[in-house]
Amino acid sequence: MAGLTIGKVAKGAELGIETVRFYEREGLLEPPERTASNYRIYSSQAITRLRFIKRAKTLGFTLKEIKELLSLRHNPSASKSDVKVQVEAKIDAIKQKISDLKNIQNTLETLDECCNGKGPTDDCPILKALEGVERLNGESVSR
Amino acid sequence: MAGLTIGKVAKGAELGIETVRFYEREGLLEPPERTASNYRIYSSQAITRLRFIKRAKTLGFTLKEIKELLSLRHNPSASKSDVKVQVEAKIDAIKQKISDLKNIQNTLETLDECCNGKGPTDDCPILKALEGVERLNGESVSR
DNA sequence: CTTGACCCTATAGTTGGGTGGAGGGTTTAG
DNA sequence: CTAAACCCTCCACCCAACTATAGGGTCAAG
Repeated sequence: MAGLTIGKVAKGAELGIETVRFYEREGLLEPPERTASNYRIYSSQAITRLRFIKRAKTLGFTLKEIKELLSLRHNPSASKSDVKVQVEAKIDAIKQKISDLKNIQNTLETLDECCNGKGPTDDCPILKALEGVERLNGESVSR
Repeated sequence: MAGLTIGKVAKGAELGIETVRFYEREGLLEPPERTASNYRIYSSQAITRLRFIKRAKTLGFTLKEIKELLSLRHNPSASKSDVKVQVEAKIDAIKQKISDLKNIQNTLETLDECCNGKGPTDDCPILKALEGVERLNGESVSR
């Protein structure tokens, strides 16, 4: 039997079998070929795609957004310029995320340098800064 | 009446009033002072904190994780080195997120340069690359 | 001194993203 | 040829994170 069964792809992407079928129902994963006995048969590409989905999820994208990212290709009714607009919007959203993450990272690093391992946390004045993180960045109007 | 009512903080943080009360119940926001008539009264710090929560959520942190981030301060029973360990773990998680986002960004930018606004999407060979994004990075074993 | 815009608690309902089981067929190692 | 380990569909259920509703009190403008 050539190709991968659903159990193999699920294991390869570190997801549950049910989750893989769920993503198929939700349109995130193309319905694969079936064997004569109705088993799903995948190529290794499917694992790639599932891992992408998994990673994008930890980055704060919803399944709907991930679906949009993935469907930037094979949309015959869209022109290249439509895609371009969408891609650029996604890039902007990602840049904003990176910038937000960097701000949090900077604050945590300051915190880390300040607290060099002795005494109770109360002593560290930088800890308070955590709550003021957003003053450091450009508060853009994202969703 | 000095201080902000819940309606003001909610508006200031672009959240619903119910969400603010929900965060209080969940321990993400300190229970504020109350007026004689039992109204919650906040300082502007509360808006700061709520905006931090909101932003962290779009970056893929769960409320539980955000609670941990916020409680890295004022935890009298923890020593500085405990906090240091936690802070460094958070920094690592954030670095991973940034790296993942940059990979996706790079792919999208390649895509964007390739498709310069004419013809159907099928013509663009780079579009296929989207599915192969994770081959570009170091596939670390994150959650 | 009322009326409309607030606020309170308590609790139920919703949405997104899965997870698990029933009931049944298939494949493969021994 | 059979038993373990898969696979299938359908459907009910779960958790996180809200969101709304009922039922009632408060406050300030006119």
